[in-house]
Amino acid sequence: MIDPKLLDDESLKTTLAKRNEKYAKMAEELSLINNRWKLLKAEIDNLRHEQKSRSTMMRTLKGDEAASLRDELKKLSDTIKEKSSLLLVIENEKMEMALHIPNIPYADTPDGGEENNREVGKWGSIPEIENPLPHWELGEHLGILDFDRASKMSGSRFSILKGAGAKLERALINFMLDEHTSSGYTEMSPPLLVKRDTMVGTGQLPHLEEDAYKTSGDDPYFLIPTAEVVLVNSRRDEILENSELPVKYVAATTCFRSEAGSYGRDVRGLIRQHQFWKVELVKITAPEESENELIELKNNAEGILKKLELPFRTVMLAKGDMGFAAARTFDLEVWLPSENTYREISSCSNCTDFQARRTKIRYRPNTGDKPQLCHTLNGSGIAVGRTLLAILENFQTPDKNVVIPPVLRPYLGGKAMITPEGLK
RNA sequence: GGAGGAGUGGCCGAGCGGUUUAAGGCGGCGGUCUUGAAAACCGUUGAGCGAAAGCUCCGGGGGUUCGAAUCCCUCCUCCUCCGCCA
Repeated sequence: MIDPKLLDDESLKTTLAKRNEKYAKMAEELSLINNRWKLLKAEIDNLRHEQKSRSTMMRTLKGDEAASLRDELKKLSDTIKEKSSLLLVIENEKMEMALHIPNIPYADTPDGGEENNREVGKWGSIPEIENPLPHWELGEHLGILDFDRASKMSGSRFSILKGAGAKLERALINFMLDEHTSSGYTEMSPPLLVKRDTMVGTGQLPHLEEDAYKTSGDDPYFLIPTAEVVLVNSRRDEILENSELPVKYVAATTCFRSEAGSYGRDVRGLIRQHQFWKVELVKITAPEESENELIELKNNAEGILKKLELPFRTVMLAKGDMGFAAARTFDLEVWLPSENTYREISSCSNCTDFQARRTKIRYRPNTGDKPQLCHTLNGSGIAVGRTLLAILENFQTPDKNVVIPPVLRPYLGGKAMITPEGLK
């Protein structure tokens, strides 16, 4: 949620328009609604004041006097009720509008859409592989990936990892968690099913309703699309001690996404699944620290790719390509030989106070100070399924085996190679 | 799934229709005393909206009433017992 106090700021509207024209209009409307709300609120406050001060007199009055005052106060009370219900309508309208406006991007993020994303870093050398196999062919050849049997049970966009494939996934999760906990992140194992307000808190709802899975019934559970949802919301409605900042969490969880609107895209292989493992990093920081913390978080994510010896590049997203809650985002894109291009494997964002305002996560800069909103950051550290497929493709050998990156070998009983016969 | 009990400020806890403008304690902060500290004593001590006056907030929502922390309905959360269960 954006700061309602900034609603009349022209530069805010200009920046929002760079995401999409419609958001500037929404901000304009919200500002009008907000002013209507303030006026009515003040009016009701005054009426209530009158009601309070006069109703204390009721205690001492008797007989006719009491009866006539009661009649008067009854009218006052009815007026207040009437106006309050109108205020409630406006308030809901205001909330509904506010929840649909995205965060304000930092001014130094590139203008435009995806095509204007700015490359800010590049690492590793692209492997020279003759006729690289796509990971699904390689995986099926090695007997570690099975899409057919998965779709028999669950339909498209599901997979079974088998034997060395399943072990490799587990090794990756453990490796990433070990790396991040040694960088000072606290490991968490959170719920994967959450209530609606939790999804609203981090900004997945209401605008991405159709991409979320939920259980049936009047009070459904939502399946988390990312651990960011739970890691951030876990501190909802809290006032943190300054000494506790920055809060740094890491969790490996399954993530669930319906991928509505991406029909026909990445239908083959592990790239876009309805269910996937992701190691997620979340930070809660003081406002003035968030930009530096974002760089560090991005470096933590990059560290995983470097240790795994996977070539990648880093891009700063343009305003039109950023997620709803983000004010700045770095995407890490790993090299995929079969596609001869870089593909997203991590997205690291500074959400500034956008999620903190929705979730009321605050801190006290010094003892006695007023609480202030924190900044929240999140980033994949990193997507496990995509890492697995990147390893298969980048480390494939001419005889269709896969070399295991050295850093993972301790997690795989010291084995160095995946072959059709298993780990060797 | 069945039967009970409970949710009040940072924490504990009183209040059960109108001096609650939420007692009291603990903790925190400031002070007196002290070489310093402890103890003792005194003072102070939440959040949101608003330019201010003021208004709102006793788990959430709704209702009764001139007036609700207090009465009623409903939902949520936690606890205890029984049943079932990885």
